[in-house]
Amino acid sequence: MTDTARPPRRTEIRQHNETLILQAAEKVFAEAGFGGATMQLIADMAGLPKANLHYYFPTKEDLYRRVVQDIFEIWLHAADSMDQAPGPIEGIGAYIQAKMEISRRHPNGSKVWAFEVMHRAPVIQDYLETTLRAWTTGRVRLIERWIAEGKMAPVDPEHLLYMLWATTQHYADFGHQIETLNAGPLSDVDWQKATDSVKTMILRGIGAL
Amino acid sequence: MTDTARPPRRTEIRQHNETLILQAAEKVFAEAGFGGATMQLIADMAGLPKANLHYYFPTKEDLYRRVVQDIFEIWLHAADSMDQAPGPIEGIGAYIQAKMEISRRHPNGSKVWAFEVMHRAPVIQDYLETTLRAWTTGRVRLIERWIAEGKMAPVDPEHLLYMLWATTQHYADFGHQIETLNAGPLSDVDWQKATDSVKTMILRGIGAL
DNA sequence: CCACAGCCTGACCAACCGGTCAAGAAAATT
DNA sequence: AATTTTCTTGACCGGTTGGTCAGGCTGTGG
Repeated sequence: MTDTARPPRRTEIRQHNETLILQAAEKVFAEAGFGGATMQLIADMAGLPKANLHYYFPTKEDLYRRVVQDIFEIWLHAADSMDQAPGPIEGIGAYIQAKMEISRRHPNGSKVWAFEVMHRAPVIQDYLETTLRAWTTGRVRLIERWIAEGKMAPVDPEHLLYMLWATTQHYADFGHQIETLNAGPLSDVDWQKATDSVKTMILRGIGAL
Repeated sequence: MTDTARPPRRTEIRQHNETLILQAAEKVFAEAGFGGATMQLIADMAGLPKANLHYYFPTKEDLYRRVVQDIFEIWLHAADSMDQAPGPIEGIGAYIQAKMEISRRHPNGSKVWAFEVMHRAPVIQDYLETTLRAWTTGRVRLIERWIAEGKMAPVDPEHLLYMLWATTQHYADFGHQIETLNAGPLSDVDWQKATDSVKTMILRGIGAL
């Protein structure tokens, strides 16, 4: 492209403030849910006047929608590693690794997703029915192929996926409970142990080890 | 005891109305979170005027607290089956069975618990630090004993517990997502398959099968 | 220099929220 | 039957919420 500082300064300001707002919104929505979150609190956390939020995101729902959509994108990319793997040990192992890292780095995103789904997905129902369903169907086929090739035990692919989602996301969604039982935040070593435990138990559970 | 209607007689009316309110509250809190729930909505769902709610439960927080506490009780009793089991196959198998049945029968309770924990447990933090921690320590010891007796592989007991909680509760908390992918509510057979899948994968995962 | 479009914001508003209260109806107790 | 306790409820209140808007600010193109 021929862009040496091409994009107008305007858009930079917009980009910057939108990012600022989205980061604050993710945190507030995660900690209070849609109903409990207030535009004022998000504005304070972003360091902007409330009216400014409504300049970039006309309504609270618009802002919330953007937060959920952004998270959904991250989820989807996490599975790329699973695709071009020779078998379940590498494929599912890498998927667990990726999802555990997301749970650690984007715990708020995971929580907003959980809130949204528990709320019966009023905002992203169409995504569930189209994108997520298509994604799921693809991975079910992949797992069925691995089973047919004798690379793992004949488990129900869908329930395996649910187990993968549940277990990895639990470390984000229920992080507070885990930290309380652990008497403090998880260290690097703790996260490594958690990831290894999950990998070992699940891979052995599907007969791949 | 010598109590023929001795203690502060809890009238039938009170009992009946409290139950009515608690059922409605559980549903509304689960679907909207604490912040999103309104006393008016709970009142409408219970078929009572709002002022009547405040007669039985002075504040919204009091009502919420009761809902969370009631759920906590159900959680705790679910593990009784685990205790007097000879080994992990019976003990953990029975625990999975019990928790899956709770997920099916009390999905809203599970969601309220999830909301509360994601919210950093402002209401039940003390329960986490006392009751839940004590409970967890006890089961960790039990699992360690089974490992020492060679009845299962040397997995990390805490991460096993997290996996059990995550996987079973996922069917309640993310029930909407599962139903969407399943193109409809889970039937008796579906639930049986889910329970069997979870049991098989986890028990094989810990080397008990 | 001007003009214009994008950006910013204090002040404001209607709607709604949790919670109160007084006055009465219904039960229970004597 | 009298009295005390429990239960019921419409009307009301102060505070907060999402959202609006007029007017000021700022950087860019001409």
